[in-house]
Amino acid sequence: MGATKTDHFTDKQNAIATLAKALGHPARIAIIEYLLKVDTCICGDIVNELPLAQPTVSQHLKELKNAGIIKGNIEGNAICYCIDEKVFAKLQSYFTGVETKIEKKKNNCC
Amino acid sequence: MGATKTDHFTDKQNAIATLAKALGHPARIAIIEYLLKVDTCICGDIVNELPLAQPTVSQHLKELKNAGIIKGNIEGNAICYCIDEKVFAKLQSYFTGVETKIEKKKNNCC
DNA sequence: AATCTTTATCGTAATATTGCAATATTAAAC
DNA sequence: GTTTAATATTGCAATATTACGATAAAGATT
Repeated sequence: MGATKTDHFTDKQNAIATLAKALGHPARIAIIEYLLKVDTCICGDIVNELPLAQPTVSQHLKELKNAGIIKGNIEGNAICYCIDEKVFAKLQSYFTGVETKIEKKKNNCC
Repeated sequence: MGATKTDHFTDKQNAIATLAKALGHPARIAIIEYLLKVDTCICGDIVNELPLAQPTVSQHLKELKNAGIIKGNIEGNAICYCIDEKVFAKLQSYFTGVETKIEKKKNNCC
């Protein structure tokens, strides 16, 4: 096969997995970190920053956009990409929740 | 091609991407959540909990183990899997850092 | 309007992932 | 030692991802 069986899992599980998957590539992590670094959310500079060809970067940007992690505004003939805050808040709260549960558990086996 | 160009990115970027990628599947999120839910970190019940065949679950467990997210102790003829706390602490601190940077930025464009 | 700039899309090759049946492995139980 | 139970591994088919050259699309510039 090769297709993920998303319908057997909860919406929340699928949502977190989708976000994690979108961040599961170093180029996409690099894009996020670049967007965090620059003050103005400039666009096509991303292509110059990354060691990848323009169509490849465009594809990674599309995936981040599909996952809702970034959004793009058309600005003349350029495009201004920036991070969608809500999504990272969601991720942070998810992982904080995991941490809390781990701490409560007092791992007494492994 | 099809192979990720990991050598062009920083170790930290690759490390986060690897963790995110390992969590980028609903079955693996479900495994983590199951391990958080049960008190004793029991093992083969995971197969019964998931809507996937035993070899498939075994493969997902292997990927989580390779990424360092879970670890397994042999316990007789069964195996006790449990979460590696350090990794989630790393993820949480990464996303908290991202959040902090986002808040400092005062998005004035998109 | 012709051209330049910027970004997206198409087409395609290489590789990776997902999923499972069949089989192997390993240790307990008898 | 043979059977049983729990996991892992192998082999394979279907699909997805990664990467890039070529090309298209859309607004800016001349």
